[in-house]
Amino acid sequence: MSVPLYQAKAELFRTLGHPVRIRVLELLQDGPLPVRDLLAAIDVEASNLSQQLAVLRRAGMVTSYRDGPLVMYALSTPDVADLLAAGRRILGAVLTDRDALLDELRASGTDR
Amino acid sequence: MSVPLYQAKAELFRTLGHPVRIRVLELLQDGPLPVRDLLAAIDVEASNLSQQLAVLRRAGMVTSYRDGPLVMYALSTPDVADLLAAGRRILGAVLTDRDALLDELRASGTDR
DNA sequence: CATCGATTTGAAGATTTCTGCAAGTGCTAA
DNA sequence: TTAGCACTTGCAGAAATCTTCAAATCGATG
Repeated sequence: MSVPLYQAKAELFRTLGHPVRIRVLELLQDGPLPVRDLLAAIDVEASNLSQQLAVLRRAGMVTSYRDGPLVMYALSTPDVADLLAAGRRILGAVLTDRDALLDELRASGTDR
Repeated sequence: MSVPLYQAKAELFRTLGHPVRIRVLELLQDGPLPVRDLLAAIDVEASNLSQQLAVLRRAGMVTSYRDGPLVMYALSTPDVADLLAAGRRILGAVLTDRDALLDELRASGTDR
């Protein structure tokens, strides 16, 4: 199987591996937003947000265009929203498993 | 909204952001496998594979158990397979968009 | 008990990613 | 054309991640 394929998949996921980038994508699920609004919602420095937007742009997950004085961002494909949804599901599954394990550990005595 | 939630989501995706880890998860989709087999399939050093398996374990995406002389690994939840599938879909969407863009660029003349 | 195959752990150096600051570009309005 | 938002870019230092080597563990076997 093609090695670069795994590389591409890994890069895709790595692109999502940052809290600010995740937030941006979630905010864009409901439609395009100007940087100004993202900035107001996320609590990060403007230059930092811009860097993260550049990462998302390079990965092809968002597109941007200028609207008068504002720069607007939008998801490049609605599939991105699906991926986020899948992520939420897994997170739920993994966290419950983990909690279940924790409970089990607690129940089996304090030591060993 | 809770800040740690975005953190958790980002960590989940970051866990997938490595070619070896992606391959491991894909190989485990069809059922548990011993490290020995993963090693034969992936072409990476044993200690490196072990490090990556540890990352997946800490993230709660796989579980392991010993079977005689071998250590077996398995997906901790089938939801993981869904996430990989979603990733494949997006990758397809993003790459076609990108190719379409490339084609467009090519069609519009060799220079700018 | 000494060893061997299978796997994990620890640690260090190399590489990548993150963050914030200073400076720069693009538009709009006075 | 000067001024002022709205963003982006270039960087440098800090922090996190990767990769590999050497050493340690765990079972099974001679």
